Amino acid sequence: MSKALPKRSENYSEWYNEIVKRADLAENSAVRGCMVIKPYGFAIWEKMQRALDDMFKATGHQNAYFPLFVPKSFLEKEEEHAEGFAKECAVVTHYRLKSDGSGGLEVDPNAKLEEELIVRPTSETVIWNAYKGWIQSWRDLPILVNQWCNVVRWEMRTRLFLRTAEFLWQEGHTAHATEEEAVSETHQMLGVYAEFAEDWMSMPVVQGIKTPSERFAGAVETFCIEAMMQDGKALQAGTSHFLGQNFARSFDVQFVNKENQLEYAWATSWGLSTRMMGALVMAHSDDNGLVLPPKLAPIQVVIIPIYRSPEDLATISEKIGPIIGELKAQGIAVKYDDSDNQRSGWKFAEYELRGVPVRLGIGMRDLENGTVEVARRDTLTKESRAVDFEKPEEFVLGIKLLLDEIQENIYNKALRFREDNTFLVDTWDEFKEQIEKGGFLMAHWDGTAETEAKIKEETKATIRCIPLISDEMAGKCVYSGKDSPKRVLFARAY
RNA sequence: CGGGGCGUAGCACAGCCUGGUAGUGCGCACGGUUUGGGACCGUGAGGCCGCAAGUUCGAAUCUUGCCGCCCCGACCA
Repeated sequence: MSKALPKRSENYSEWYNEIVKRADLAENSAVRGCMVIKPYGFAIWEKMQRALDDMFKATGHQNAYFPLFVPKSFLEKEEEHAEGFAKECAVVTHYRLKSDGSGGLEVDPNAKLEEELIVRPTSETVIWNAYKGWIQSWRDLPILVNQWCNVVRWEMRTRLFLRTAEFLWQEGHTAHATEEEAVSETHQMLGVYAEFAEDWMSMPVVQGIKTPSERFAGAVETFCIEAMMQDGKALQAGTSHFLGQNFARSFDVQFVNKENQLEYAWATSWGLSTRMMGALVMAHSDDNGLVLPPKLAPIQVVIIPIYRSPEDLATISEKIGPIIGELKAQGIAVKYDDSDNQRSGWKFAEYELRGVPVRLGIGMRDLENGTVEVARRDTLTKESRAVDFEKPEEFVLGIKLLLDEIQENIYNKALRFREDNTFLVDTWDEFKEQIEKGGFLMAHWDGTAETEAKIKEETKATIRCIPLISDEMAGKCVYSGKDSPKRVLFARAY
């Protein structure tokens, strides 16, 4: 195995694949299109889950679990929804195998299911089928439920984390008595996603509305957060849908309102997936490997002893005991790597590859001088810091502040990158030229699906969203020259 | 589903054209010298050469079929 990663600037997609594998996040499995998430990668996902789950709970949601299998008849009920997902469904047709007589197994033709089961690509239908039994009165509302699970979408072409046939996610499904409340829920959860992306992943996002062509199948309105990757492409990082009464109608979920009239319930759904792992890699990492925001790093501080003899190691291990204790007391995830099968230089490179935000190097010289070498992953700089090995509180406080600083620094770096690569574009020639260079293009659009499709056909750029926050004035469509109320965000996307 | 590439040790690959003892590097095990940015020396273990059929005295190598994976496109989060 070669030591150096492919260069980000030379082959971005190979660079991405190599980081995912070499940083031990995930690998391709024997099953086509499905990945194995390795312990280190899963530890990051668990941190994401924890952060999001806490935010869901804080906004009044509860977790539940619904079946993996969706009867075909359920999926059929909402027409647009059915049409949207039909092309990518895995279908269970039998419930038994039998011996084929030569040591193998074959599907038992006598065990055909009366009704095929779809492996869920999303759970609106099963959940709304269940909600029918939960909702009678306005007093039963709202229902604010989330589930953490896997889903299957049979993709033609897959990439680790970014697009896999099976992936992990959370899907929130809420039911409300009024349209206003459901709309407000949709916005609230979009806000939660944006906050998660920015505060935890240090990844700035644009919040916006999807155009009808990019809308979730069955939704009235789809909201999204879009992030810019380091190659200038956009990545949809989370979606929140206002479903109107579409699913309530399809599954006949009516309730009695305060005026004693029957009314269909209002719905939302929102999801965020392991795709975020891919976003995390592509937002911050460099040619030395992964760069993790401290808040999501499974190991926030790694301590590497530098020694010659076992006696030196024993001395160092004893001396740094209080530092490790104080780091843990401050809630910092610390790893002391005293393994003797690799040398310190190897460990430096390895923890850099894995994106550990802060590395402490301690050798005999440090013990004499009362110092520790502090290296930060985001800037690849290092400095010698004074420490009282007996009373390390002050030193550890400094490390804690450093972690905060790194969290903020990589956010600012990503934000600056996005700003430097976001362009106001007013002519079609400019558009065509700039899209080749990458980045976000803010341009006027006449609001028609025809223009949107033409632009996609000619440039592969899609409207990522109509940004919610915008002080743009009206103008003329960059393609058709017709009137446009405001600029929309164009980009090539993952 | 089209176009390209690849299946040989845990990993990365050579060998195949021109059939004849299965190799190299990394990793692994043991021993020694080392240790402030991916150490070195020695010894050793590890292979149904993707699967199947065929040609041949003999197949990793030639022929046919199958399977799988990766990359690039169309579809999608």
